[in-house]
Amino acid sequence: MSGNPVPKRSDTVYQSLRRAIIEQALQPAMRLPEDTIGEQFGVSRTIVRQALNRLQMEGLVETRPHHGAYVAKPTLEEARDVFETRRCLEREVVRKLVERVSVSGLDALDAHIAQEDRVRDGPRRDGPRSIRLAGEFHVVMADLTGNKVLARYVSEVVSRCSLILAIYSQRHSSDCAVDEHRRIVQAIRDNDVAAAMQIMDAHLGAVEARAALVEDPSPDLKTVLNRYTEESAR
Amino acid sequence: MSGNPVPKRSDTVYQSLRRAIIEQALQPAMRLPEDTIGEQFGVSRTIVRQALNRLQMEGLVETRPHHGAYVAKPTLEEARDVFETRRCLEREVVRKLVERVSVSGLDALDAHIAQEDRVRDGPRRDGPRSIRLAGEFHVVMADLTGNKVLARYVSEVVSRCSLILAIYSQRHSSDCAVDEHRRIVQAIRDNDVAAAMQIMDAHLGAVEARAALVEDPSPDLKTVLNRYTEESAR
DNA sequence: TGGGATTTGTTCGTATGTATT
DNA sequence: GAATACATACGAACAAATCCC
Repeated sequence: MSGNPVPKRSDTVYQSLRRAIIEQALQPAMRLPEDTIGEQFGVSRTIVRQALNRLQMEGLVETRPHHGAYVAKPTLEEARDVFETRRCLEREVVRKLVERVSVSGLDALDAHIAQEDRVRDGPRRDGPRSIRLAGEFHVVMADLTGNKVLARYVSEVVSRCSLILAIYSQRHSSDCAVDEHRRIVQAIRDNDVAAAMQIMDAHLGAVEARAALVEDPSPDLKTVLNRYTEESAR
Repeated sequence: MSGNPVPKRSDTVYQSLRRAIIEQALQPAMRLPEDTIGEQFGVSRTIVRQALNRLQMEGLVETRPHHGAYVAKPTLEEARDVFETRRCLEREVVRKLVERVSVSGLDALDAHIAQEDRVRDGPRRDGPRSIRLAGEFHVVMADLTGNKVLARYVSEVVSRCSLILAIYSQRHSSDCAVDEHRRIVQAIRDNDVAAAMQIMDAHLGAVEARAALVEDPSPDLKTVLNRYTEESAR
């Protein structure tokens, strides 16, 4: 009856796959056969399918009937939708935090930024870990609002943004991001709603701009062919 | 390869259950055994479970390990979170629509409102159909933005709001709601962002107020006991 | 064009855990 | 308090569909 005594077998698979996708270990459009994954994790296909279904609803994987699951490969349009929705949600997060964040909440944010700094100054500054931490900062902020629904949505769009950046951006260059995180926290600490929202918007705009600069790098041969098959099928 | 030639077996079950919950045919906290549902729909438990999993992620169904699925019964706190997030999302919807809605889009909204009128003036003015239509108006608006992510989130919170109203409000009294819908569309047609957002906020505020008036009607015996068992487990 | 290999979709039987008598 | 009833959790096998050769 307590919180979660049994983490559920599928949760482990889910989280592992999620991290692997976000950290770009599993690249977009890569196939995810149930057998292979199940064999790797030592679980049955039933478990794997549960994890894949969850990831599909989050937009991190896509499936085609009788074709199985792939790592999602968002189009530029989908990417724009995700970023737009993310800005909308995070504005609300900032607004709420300025209103009612606790001291311990601000401490948690500081601690997270410190961690980002440590990783940034470490051996691999733009490594997978750095990518994940940059996203998690926003998730921590959303959690601090106390609004579970809002936090879940933010977590989702942040994940998808990581995937999008994995496709459309060569380097993450998270250096400036950490500093922007710091400035956001400062504005919240100063109870300055306008500044906090403005910085957050600029921050997300910068992230989106990084993505928009580069057109789809991997040639869309497969996608193009698919489009043609679809048209001939009509 | 075309859009969706095979609607998938679980989709049928999913949509039926979803409608049944939203229209309050299946009441909150009601048990949803896989066997019974599968027998009713003539499908196996596997299919039912897929549908239930989807509903769970949408917040319409809750499950406890080895205990199965229930119709969700949101607490007042969860209800507040849902409403707050909904206001945030729908402000964005209105903002986008004023910016770039098409004529045919406005026509679609008018048509929907006309349908709401017909049902309202029909035999059962506050019936299940009226409840569903009131929610679907907002989903249609979100779809018209063209932002798929935003539309999915709006659809989700609207569903959950219907469930919340089913618990915390005796009568839906959707009369005023239809008129407010009309005023929102008018403001969008006039390209008046401020007015549209203000009306939308007031509209959602009114809906929320209807819910907040009534404390949980069904005695919380079960919930209370659960809380105590949880505390003793700590 | 057709056959085989591979992968998913589904069913059903067994085991496990919970709640009740 | 123990045993029983019941529903889910999981897994193995079968069936269907797709793609490649």
